[in-house]
Amino acid sequence: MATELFTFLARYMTLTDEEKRVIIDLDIFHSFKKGTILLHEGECSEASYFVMKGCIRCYYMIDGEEKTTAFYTESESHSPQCVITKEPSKYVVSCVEDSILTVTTASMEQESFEKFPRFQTLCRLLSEDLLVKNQATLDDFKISSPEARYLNLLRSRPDLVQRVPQHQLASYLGITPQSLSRIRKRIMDEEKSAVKA
Amino acid sequence: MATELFTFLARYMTLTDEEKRVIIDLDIFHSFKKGTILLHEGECSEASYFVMKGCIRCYYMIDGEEKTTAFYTESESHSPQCVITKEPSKYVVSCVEDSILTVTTASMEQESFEKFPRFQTLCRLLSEDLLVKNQATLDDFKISSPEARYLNLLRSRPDLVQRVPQHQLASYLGITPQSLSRIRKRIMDEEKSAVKA
DNA sequence: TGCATTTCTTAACAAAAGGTAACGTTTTTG
DNA sequence: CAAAAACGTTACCTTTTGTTAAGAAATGCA
Repeated sequence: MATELFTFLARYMTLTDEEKRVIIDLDIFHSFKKGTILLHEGECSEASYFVMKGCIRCYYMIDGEEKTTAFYTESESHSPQCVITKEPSKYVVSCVEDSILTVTTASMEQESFEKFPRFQTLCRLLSEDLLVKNQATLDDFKISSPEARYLNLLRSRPDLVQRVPQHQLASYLGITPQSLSRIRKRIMDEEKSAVKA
Repeated sequence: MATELFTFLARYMTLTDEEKRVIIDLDIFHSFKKGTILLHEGECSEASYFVMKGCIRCYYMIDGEEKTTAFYTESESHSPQCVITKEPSKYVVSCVEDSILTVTTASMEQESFEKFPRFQTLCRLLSEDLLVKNQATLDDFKISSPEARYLNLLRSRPDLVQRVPQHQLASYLGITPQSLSRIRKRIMDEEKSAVKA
């Protein structure tokens, strides 16, 4: 069951069987139905998530509209802002699909650091990696047009374009659903002309 | 001399005099002239930076144009992508002003972790914090218009708008210098009307 | 100081994105 | 199963941004 998690962690360090056992014994694997809200706006939860299977989404409610800013799918993890800052969450986290997630808290982390100091190294490496990825995404956002960002997403996360509603993808790309629809049409038309020529 | 650094680190943990001494003995404080390039495109440096005084900038060279994506000023730090990924850097890091920086390498970090395990906790906390800040910046980018982003920057980093060339600020905001110029004019005009009314 | 470069602004036009609304389709759900 | 809600696309018009170009202002350097 925990294969996805241990394969992921192996990117950073090889865990002993004992260490794996400690993780499994934490009883952190949980199933959630599509639409389940994991974190409400204003809530100050302690839970962080790792996606074993499924997809979770972060969105802000702005003037009654959902503004989606992040998706996490298989082998991706997310520590909500409020877990780090201890302030009420500005955004909502919900399940886009039926999902199996690991749910961990800061205190569980702390305990595991004391039992196995290497876990802290693991967390540091993971955190540094996520920061670099996030920075690269932000950079890309600044230097690319909406169309370029969509094309880039098609290359880098083709599954996402399939499994997620278009209007959620749109705000994830920083545009309106109508704009995304136009961009898709534009690309299709250009492909058609390209094939002809 | 190291006051700025220790004030910053105190946000995360109180260091003992001995620990501070270890840091000072690393001899990590260096001065750089305005325009100095700290990291070239394609280079695979090991150095991370903390700004004691001055300002450094990250930019990509795209079609012969500089696309600025980040500024770091007093008490901000930056680990270039290449330090984490060990791959050639896709961007340049240079000094916008004469600057005093701390320059540290992964191996220096490693050594300090061994002498003082608490340093690793410090780095983990710092990294988690940076990730949350970066995520918030990215979210804000997705849900805000260029004008809203500029107004937001005026509030959150008013110094930056003063000390940095407009055309560098523009790409930092994800727009062209001409667009930024128009936005500034628009805001000025609106302020004038507001005062009249 | 004076010349060259860089920087900032403005203008005019083209391209793209936002807002509003309508319409057909799909998905939920009672 | 049928009504309701949600979703994706298209159209029209407005607003904003990109592009190209030019000129004024500031800056750097010899």
